[in-house]
Amino acid sequence: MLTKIGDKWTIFVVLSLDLLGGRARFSELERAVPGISQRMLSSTLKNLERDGMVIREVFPEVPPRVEYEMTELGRRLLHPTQGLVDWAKENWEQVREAQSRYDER
Amino acid sequence: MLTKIGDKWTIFVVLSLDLLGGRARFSELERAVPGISQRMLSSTLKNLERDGMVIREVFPEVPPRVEYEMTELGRRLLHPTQGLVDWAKENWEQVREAQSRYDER
DNA sequence: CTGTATCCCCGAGGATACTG
DNA sequence: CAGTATCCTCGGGGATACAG
Repeated sequence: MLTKIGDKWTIFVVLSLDLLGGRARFSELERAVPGISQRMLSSTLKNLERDGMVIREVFPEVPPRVEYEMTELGRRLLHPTQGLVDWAKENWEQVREAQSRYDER
Repeated sequence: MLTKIGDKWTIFVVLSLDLLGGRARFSELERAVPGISQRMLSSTLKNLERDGMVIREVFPEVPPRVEYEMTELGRRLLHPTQGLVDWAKENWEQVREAQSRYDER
């Protein structure tokens, strides 16, 4: 469970989707999450959809358009996730210093 | 950074160490974290020590005794981590249901 | 545009045995 | 007791090409 959140991209996708207003199409997310591949974005979204965190909506147009929208359940994940991000921001520097000290020995 | 927390064991070790009063020896942690191997406990603790989250203290006795103590920095990680655990507890059921619905199609 | 299919590599991590 | 050393497997995930 926590392992799912801990995979490489889920947190970034969730946060990006939120930043984009809770709703975005595939290509927007692709641009919003630097470094993610189509393969991993697709896979991550599929998992989020399966877990009920995101709803996938297909518009039968040409060219195709697909939008992803966060559900209430997904939005609830935002707070603990943001807590983690904040923690990282606030303590990153101290961690780096600890690592430097450790590595010098 | 978040990737480190996201690895398989860090969260469990941190939470267990807290449950054990913020200080415990290797074998206590081994028992407190079901399923972890010596190899992974050792490696996880080494990373936590390097990051300044934990202090390793060796007692020159026979048989050897080593104790690990959470630092203030480590303790600060507890809150966001606990937030994640709480989230999981509260929403686990809904996620399972969403998965069932998804898998039926 | 929104994916899927393939191929491939690397490292996380399990099992087991050994050591100071 | 508290690890380290070795071996080995498995799957996450990158790169690239292709498809509807």
